[in-house]
Amino acid sequence: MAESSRITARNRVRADARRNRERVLVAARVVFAEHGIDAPMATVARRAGVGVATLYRHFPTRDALVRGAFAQQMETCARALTEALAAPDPWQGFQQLVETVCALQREERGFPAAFLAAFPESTSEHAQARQRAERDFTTLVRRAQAAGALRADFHPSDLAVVLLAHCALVTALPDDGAASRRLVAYLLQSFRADSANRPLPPPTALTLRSFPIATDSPQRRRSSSA
Amino acid sequence: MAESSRITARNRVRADARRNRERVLVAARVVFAEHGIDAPMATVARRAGVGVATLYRHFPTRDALVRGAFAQQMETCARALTEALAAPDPWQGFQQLVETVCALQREERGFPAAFLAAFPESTSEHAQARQRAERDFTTLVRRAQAAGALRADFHPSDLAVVLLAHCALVTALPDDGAASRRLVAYLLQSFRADSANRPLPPPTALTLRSFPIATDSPQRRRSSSA
DNA sequence: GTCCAAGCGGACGATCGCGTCCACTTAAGA
DNA sequence: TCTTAAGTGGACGCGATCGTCCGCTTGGAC
Repeated sequence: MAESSRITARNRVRADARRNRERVLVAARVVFAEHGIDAPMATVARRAGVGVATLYRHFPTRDALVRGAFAQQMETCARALTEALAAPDPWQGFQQLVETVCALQREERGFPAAFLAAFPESTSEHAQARQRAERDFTTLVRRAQAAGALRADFHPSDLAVVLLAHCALVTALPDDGAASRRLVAYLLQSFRADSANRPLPPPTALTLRSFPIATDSPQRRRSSSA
Repeated sequence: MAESSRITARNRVRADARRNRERVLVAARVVFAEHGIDAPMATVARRAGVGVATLYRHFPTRDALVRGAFAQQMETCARALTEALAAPDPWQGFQQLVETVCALQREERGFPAAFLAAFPESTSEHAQARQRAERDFTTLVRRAQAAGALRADFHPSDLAVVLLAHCALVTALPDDGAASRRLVAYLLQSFRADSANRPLPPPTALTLRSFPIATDSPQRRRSSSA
């Protein structure tokens, strides 16, 4: 208590510094959404209305910036997992989890790449969080399988497959999310033990031609060349 | 006849030029496989043992190089579609087609991105080929649905969804293809009208952590930083 | 109001990829 | 063998991005 309210020598952070840090985070989300996480650092700085040095002081590496920008989304993912575990019906929990994470990837452009980028990190703190997430998800899977709702041969690693594939889809397409919803629905259906035919969301208007990809790799926005 | 065997003024192509062109194509496939299609042109040139100028003369743009390097694979795709149409069982044809294209994407690293990159192109020649491919695939889908094997709500555009998602998967993972096979199997299963539970290929050993992705976008190889 | 260190911004040198230009080499017809 | 134009290679200029350095500004304690 005293610790958090007292202004100590260590605790002094100038108001403008804190404000700038926040501005940078907001700008980063916007810029990453528009140009992908490879966008020049200078662009983020300009957008935030600060100098490059300021940006680099707060976030020494691009990685730190990405992590900072999407910390909130990562938090949401973690919460979704907790809620899924707490759900009375494990299949409901499972389905909800996949859909929540995918929806997040879909809505916050730039997040998908960041989401994936966050995982190889081996900070002891992060490693711990990741291990816990993996353990929890495995528990969820086992429960859903025990309930006879999730197919027995589903493997926890399949989540990685799904998320990676889905990530690419939403990053590559400046879409309303139709493709994403379509893919998720297909996959969730084949994950069900009974694999009943449930209605799918409407098909996308996509043609192969409609990909906004030229020479660039699919992960890149091409807003600059448009 | 005479036209093809006769050496005309227009036809003269020096032997070394032809040889270099071929070397460049081979080098391009190797380099693109290793570093992605964003790899520096100079790297391709060095690998081919030719100068940059030579490379640029044969392929004025990166796009032309990519197209040239993977022309054979595109050809294979086209043939697969033709064969699928000719198959007695339309579902067999459909399945075969998806698996062939995905296998191709899986085996020839760098091809997936190239494959997608090839489509937005609007050369009249290419546009025609593409239109035909779309028409043929739609026919195949209708037949498979009429046979009661493919679910009625499958839409031809779903192919684009599948290929894009799959493309990202194989590009991002320096994998033995387990993830790719897994995804394809899941999807094909949910494409079946009956959605019977058939055995899946074995699960991958993947963890979220195992993605070879740092700050880079998932499409990038990171061999340089390894 | 005064002071000073935390904070700031932008200039700068370094690095990298691109695509062109030009002087040299060589295949191949006569 | 001679000729010549197609073919070649690498140096070069350009532009983008990176990350640092340094002199100026300003919050906030006293």
